[in-house]
Amino acid sequence: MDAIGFERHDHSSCIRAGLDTVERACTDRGLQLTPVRRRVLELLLEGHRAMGAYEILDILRDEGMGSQPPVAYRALDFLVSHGFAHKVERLNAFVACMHPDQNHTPAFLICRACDAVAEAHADPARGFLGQAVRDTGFVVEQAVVEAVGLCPSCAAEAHA
Amino acid sequence: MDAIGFERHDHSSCIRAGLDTVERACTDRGLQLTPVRRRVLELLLEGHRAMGAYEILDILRDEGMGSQPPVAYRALDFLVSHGFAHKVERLNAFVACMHPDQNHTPAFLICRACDAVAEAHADPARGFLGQAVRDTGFVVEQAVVEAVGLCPSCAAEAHA
DNA sequence: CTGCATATGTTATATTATTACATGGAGAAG
DNA sequence: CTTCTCCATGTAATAATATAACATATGCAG
Repeated sequence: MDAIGFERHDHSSCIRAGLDTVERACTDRGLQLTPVRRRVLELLLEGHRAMGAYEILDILRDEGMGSQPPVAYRALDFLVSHGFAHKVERLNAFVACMHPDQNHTPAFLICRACDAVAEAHADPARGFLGQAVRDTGFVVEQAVVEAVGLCPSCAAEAHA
Repeated sequence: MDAIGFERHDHSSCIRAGLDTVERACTDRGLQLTPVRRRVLELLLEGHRAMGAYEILDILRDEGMGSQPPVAYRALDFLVSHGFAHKVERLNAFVACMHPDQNHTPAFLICRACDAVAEAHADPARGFLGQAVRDTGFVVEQAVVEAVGLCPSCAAEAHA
């Protein structure tokens, strides 16, 4: 388990790495990473935060890449459905996935003060859902954890 | 940990029990369980599933209890903010809480075939978020787990 | 009675998301 | 080379979800 999002890091290299990983995954799986899809992913990686569909659409429009909601939603659906991005339901917003090449149950840490979002991941096999779920007979296909609280820097300020 | 939602049970008694519990909690905490709030809770308990705000509003309107969105949203906000109901973000819908008197991290099991929702709960103390989260220094105030899959009866059908 | 806090009623609007249908391009089948 | 089909895109219209802002009650404390 690891978490990326709050600690400092070389941002431009993480954007490149993210794009590279997804490009490779698309080639491997025969998926088309079209210009719009690629640009949307890049925006999410650059933003390094949860972005709304309309926020993305505004940028696409400015860049002449389409101006109607479905353009953004379709690109986002593509990214989400192939695991290259996630939707943070709590915020109705989207984030690039930080480990697009592994199967995982994302856990989002959402700062209620600054809206930063970090992605950790929980291992379903380690039973974070517990015995009770298995007892119900429910077949879990996909799960997300969304936690709201304070990121380290906002928590520090709150103490001040 | 337990889960309520898929197994058969005495429905009318669970509605009564839910209302009773919340009534007591309101008395204890000096909260007003007004007619609208009470009726909305009752609808959620009766429905025993995730219901949309506008679905609830339609019923309230038919019953002459207010016809504009804020009426429903305010009642739902009251219930959610005091832990008597939860919002299932994935569905933009609300469910009555099955254990309104305990602090808990709800885990929703959402059937993608029939939309039934069961509420289990995960124990944050048992570390379902894992060490990584503690390592980030993020202060979790509240968390939910939303799992999508197949409920027992839909899973049985799928096998058939 | 006055003032305050809380809840409700109502209008309008903001935000998020989808439906439906037309257009275009790339590769396979003929 | 053409036609067909699949997939992606463009666009208009609208649906579904949610909130802002302001007016009106109602209960209770001073």
